[in-house]
Amino acid sequence: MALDKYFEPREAEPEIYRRWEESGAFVADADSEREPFVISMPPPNATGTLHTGHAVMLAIEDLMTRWRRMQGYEALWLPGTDHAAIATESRVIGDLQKQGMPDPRHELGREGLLQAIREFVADSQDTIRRQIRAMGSSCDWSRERYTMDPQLNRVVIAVFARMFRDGLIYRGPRIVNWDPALQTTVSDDEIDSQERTAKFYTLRYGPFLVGTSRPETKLGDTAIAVHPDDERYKDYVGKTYEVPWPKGPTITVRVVADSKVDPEFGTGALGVTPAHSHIDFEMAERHDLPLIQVIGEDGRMTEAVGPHYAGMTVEECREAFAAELDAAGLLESVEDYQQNTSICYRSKQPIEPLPKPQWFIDVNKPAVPWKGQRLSLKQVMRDAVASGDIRILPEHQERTYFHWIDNLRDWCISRQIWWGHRIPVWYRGEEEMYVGHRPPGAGNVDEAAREGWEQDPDTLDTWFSSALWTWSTLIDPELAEDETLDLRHLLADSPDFAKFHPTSVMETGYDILFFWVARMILMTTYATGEVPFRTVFLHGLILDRDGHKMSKSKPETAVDPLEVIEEQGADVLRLSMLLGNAPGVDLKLTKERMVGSKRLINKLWNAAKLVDLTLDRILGDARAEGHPEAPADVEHPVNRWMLARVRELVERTTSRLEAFSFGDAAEQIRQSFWGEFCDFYLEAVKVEPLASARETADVLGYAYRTYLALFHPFVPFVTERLWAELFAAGDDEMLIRARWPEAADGHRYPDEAEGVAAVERLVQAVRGLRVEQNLDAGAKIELEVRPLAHDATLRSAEEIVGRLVRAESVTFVDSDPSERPGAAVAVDPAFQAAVRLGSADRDAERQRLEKQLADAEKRLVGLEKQLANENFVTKANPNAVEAVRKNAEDCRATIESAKERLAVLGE
RNA sequence: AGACCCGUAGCUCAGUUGGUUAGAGCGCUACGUUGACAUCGUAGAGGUCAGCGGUUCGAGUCCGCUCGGGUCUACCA
Repeated sequence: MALDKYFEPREAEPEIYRRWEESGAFVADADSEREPFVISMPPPNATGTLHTGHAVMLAIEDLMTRWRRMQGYEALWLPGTDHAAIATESRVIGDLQKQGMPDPRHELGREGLLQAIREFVADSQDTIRRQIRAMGSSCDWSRERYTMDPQLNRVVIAVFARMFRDGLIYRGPRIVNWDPALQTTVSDDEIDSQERTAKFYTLRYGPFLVGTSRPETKLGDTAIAVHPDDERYKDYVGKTYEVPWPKGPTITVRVVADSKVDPEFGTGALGVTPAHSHIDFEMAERHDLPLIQVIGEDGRMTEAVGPHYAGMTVEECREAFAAELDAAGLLESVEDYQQNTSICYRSKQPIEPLPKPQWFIDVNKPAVPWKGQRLSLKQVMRDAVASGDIRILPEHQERTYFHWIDNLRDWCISRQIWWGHRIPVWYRGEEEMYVGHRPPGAGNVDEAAREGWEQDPDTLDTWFSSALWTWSTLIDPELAEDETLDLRHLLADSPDFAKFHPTSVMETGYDILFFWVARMILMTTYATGEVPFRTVFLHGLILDRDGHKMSKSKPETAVDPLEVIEEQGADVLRLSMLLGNAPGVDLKLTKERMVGSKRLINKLWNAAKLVDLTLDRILGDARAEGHPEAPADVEHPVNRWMLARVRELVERTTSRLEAFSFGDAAEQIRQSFWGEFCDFYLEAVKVEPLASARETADVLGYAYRTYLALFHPFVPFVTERLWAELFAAGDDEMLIRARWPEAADGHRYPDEAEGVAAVERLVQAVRGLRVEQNLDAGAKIELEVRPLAHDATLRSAEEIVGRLVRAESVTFVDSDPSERPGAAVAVDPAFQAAVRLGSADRDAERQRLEKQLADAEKRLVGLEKQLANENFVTKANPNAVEAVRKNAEDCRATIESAKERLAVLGE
């Protein structure tokens, strides 16, 4: 059969994917005896389209999954999507507004808006699914999950209820990060800080001078805080003052001593506003201070500030109050200063800290049974990584993880939006509260409403449900319909959970280590008693050529993965993201990078054509279909060498993959394939005696087949296609199901490996001579070789050397060919080689020799110095010393030979 | 402010527990189409490993400091 001139990914890839999927190769078997290898795909948001972050995630996870599947693991890669509460709701609301509906929440109502969101999600899920397929992802679509699937909802509520019973979930007034624009709380992690210039006001405040950038909050102060050691204020601590604010309320403040106060900053005295500052709230708890809310959810001042200021926006009030203070002579100074303001990472609007009743997860309560103790969630999270149960790569991220845990506060899990898992709590009046899967009483909504029950309007933080992802996806959907089963039984009776949890690797970007990875550890250890995964592999960010994170706001530098797939194929995109990939290392994805990948794929294709022709030529009609097995033993040194190289490559590649060094693994295969297989072996098999040896067909077929298998997890499409073309595999013998190569026992051949290395050096040396002597590239040369080692191997490669250096003749001699004056000579520990120079350019040869001599002498000086150093000889590793000795010897030989040569030339 | 990462060839990056002459791809230069491949081949140029100091027989590699770049966290009334 003849291969096409080029591989056409656009036509080939979808067809290949279809064959994989229809063959059932992606589907994992929970009943199998094989050891499982499991990856839960980080669920893309059900809103958008595939970006480079998804692409690198898919490339790496598919690589691991294919490789482990080929190794014989029961590989499960479970795909899915996330409902992405805030992102999705604000996207749909935005779309509706653009279509002319100014306030969709009001116009559609809760159920109407949810319906609109559901329709939008269904649509974009299809898009995401198509795009995941286009990447070549070998994930198990039969197990696809969505965070809002019924059995996942069921689990979310079950976990909430259990945590509530265990006292790990509580409701309390807390300062939350309120976004007045989105009318919702946002978590600490959803806040960005933005530097801006603000005014810093210093006010007369009772007997003190107090600095603030937010005078309007002073209307709600309940204390003044100073540092306990601050001599200036020592006498004031404990006293209470009445402070009448102009046109505002008279506030009562107590002076408290708190070590959180920096005596160096401002005046060293600060007004404490417990209702509108996290740090002040904590102080208020320590000193038991009252809390006055002066800013409302709408971002306007409340009634508490009196009729003059009430109803103003925060900014208006700041101006107005400052003006009144100034008029009353209470404003000491106003200066500009740089301030970091918290803004919501989604709405980009300022965050307003407010007190609100919210649901929290208590991370400090020792209520979790873990390894025979009762620990807090925080302690369990720490132990899971510190004990080595979970390994984080790159390792240094473990330190970041611990640092984060140490600073972790209770996790606010309620959100004032509609899209998401609604908090499963019902209230009746102020007193009664009910937590459960169904409404209280008869279990239906209307009935409960008639009895006066009202469900909490809030929904759960998206990360609450995604924190369960590694195992909520493994719950049997039919079991989940049985509401009499508790969480323990749901887990125990789900075959997928038994077989596939804990998962093997969690692969994701380091930017969501805290958002997601840490919370999976928290939730999973609590709910299942198991860790969610054994290894966390954090990939780097994909950067544009300027080293910035790619973003849609800069389309000129961004690479659109879908465009690359369309134009060049998924293999090119994948390889570009995998070559050079290392844990946690950011990757610049550029056009140049993709050129390199494209060329490698092209080389793979072209080599296949030659392999195909050669196999036909040697075997003719005897060429059998199927996959060439490893030949037991072969005779020719070059064939032995090839088998030895393949053997070593298999070992290197496998160990690199086991170490998660994906880029390194790809590089190993590339170097061996291009440098050893293509540039040397494929040239060697063009000449006799290899060209017609039966054993060459065995080695060639086996070697190429091995390269295809090693490359397959990186570039699955083109390798699958070539596998079919060369080895005529049926659907049940596709490469995706082939065995991962193993290092064959017999293929060691150390002598031939060294001998052929000498052949390669000989070829390179002679090629160098050609260039240095300015020999016409077309000229045929006469080469004389005197082997000093590996005699048989060098002689066996006579024809090969002749072809590779374009020699008219290659003659093996017994005497030193360097004694002939009319020749250029190369020396090596294994050989001396001379090229007859018809009309020799002796000056060039002399120059070359002198340079060689100088280099060798310089090097010898260094080596001898090292050997003369007694400390080195006695203390250093004996192997290192021996290596230096050997090296010095070679140097001396080179020097001697060059000197002799120069003498001959001088005659 | 604190923590962490990075600084190696023109560009993008490797460099495994310290050990001979620091590597690869792209780019560049010269030459070359001999039936897989010009999306190719051969050869070559190009690096005081950011700087300073230390440990060591020996440092790109370990330690300290300085400079430069980045990320995260906390934020200061």
